[in-house]
Amino acid sequence: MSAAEETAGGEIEPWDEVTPDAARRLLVAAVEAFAERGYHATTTRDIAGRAGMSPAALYIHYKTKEELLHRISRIGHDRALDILRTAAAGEGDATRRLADAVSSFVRWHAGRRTTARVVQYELDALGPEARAEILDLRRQVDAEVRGIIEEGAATGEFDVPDVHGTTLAVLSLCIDVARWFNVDGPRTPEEVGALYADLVLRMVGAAK
Amino acid sequence: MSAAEETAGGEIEPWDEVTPDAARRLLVAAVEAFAERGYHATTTRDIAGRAGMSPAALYIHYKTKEELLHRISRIGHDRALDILRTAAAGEGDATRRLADAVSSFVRWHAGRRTTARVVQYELDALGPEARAEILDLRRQVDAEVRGIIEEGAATGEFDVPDVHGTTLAVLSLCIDVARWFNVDGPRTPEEVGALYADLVLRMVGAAK
DNA sequence: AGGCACACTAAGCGGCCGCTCACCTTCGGC
DNA sequence: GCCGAAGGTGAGCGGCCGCTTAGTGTGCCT
Repeated sequence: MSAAEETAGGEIEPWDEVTPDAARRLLVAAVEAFAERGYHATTTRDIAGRAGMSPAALYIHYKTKEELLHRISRIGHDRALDILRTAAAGEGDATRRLADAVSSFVRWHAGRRTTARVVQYELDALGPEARAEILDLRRQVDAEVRGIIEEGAATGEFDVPDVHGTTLAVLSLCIDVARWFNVDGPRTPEEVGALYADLVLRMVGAAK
Repeated sequence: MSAAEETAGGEIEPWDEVTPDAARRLLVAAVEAFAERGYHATTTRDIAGRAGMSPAALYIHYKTKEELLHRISRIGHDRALDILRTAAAGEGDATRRLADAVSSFVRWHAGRRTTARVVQYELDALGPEARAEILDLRRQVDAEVRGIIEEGAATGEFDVPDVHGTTLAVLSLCIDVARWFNVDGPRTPEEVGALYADLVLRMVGAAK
């Protein structure tokens, strides 16, 4: 298994852009620890221990604990943005592309809940510069979804009185999946994605 | 102002069930600190300092820092449940009562964002017994919303293929308001409440 | 074989953490 | 006027925190 890691939650995490191997192991360990206990409650000794290394080893690959969070957050936001861009640039009308965007975005938040939780809920733990960088990515995420909704409203496919507010609500709905989704629960990521795509189409007044 | 406190965020917080006065001041300080920085990143010295007291004063009124969080979480959940029960037991058909429930629940999460943030996002910091107690309250919250949706589906007012999933989504949408709502932003809690009530009625397929 | 860059560890430093304790004030009841 | 209860403080304890440093093992280049 060279390009993927099986984590405790049973998710497949492709962190292959992180090298060398020890740096990736530390980063995967940090994702799990941050997701379980939160950034501030996680100690560098815990991260190193999960990666099977001594506490000092962390500082060979990362300057600080915050840099670890920054790298995780950056990679996660890049991935989330990539998912939305792929759906937004796909084939079909606005209805089809909005449904694709929501279902794939939700599948990521549910299937990779561990990563998504860190990415979406630990933003405040970053310093000012890192936070500003991530907030810029979030604005791009917002713009992708808003673009599809605006287009559907323009063509008459959708009935949306408040484009900005509806965009906010759609993203909020998807992101919050990372908070409540339970891997051992009754629903698969695919089922939640399909349900949410249907609910969002209702929200924008798309014809069934 | 004996029954309400004006906090830094400009919100009115009625913590009058907490006595004596010093205990209430400490609790309000803890709510602000937990909301801003998170439970684990908040120190007891910070809480006491905000309340204008020495660090040791906290332990006259609360056994531990966790007891403070427990009290906040309990009071907040009681209030949230009260809001939903009032709306669910109100007059009108299911459409009217669901709109009331969503708009008042959202107004609380937006207008009392500081409290709601702590209540909704710091659950994991509680110990097993306290968490179990809070989870029981959350099940009651879920039951109230599900009850309205089930009734609307039974009378034919709503078109809801998946009652449990839709309930989950409606609550998720409302709760996440506490994460993104900005007091200095362009929308008032009332506006968000009205927007969300409309979006939720669309989600359940209620006639306009 | 020698040298040296690299990855890693054991030990520990300074500092802040949650929390405690000995002591001090204020105040109502008799 | 005395007392005990209640509410407060300053100092500090034991411990864990993020992070550093000195030293060790390993493998590649010459």
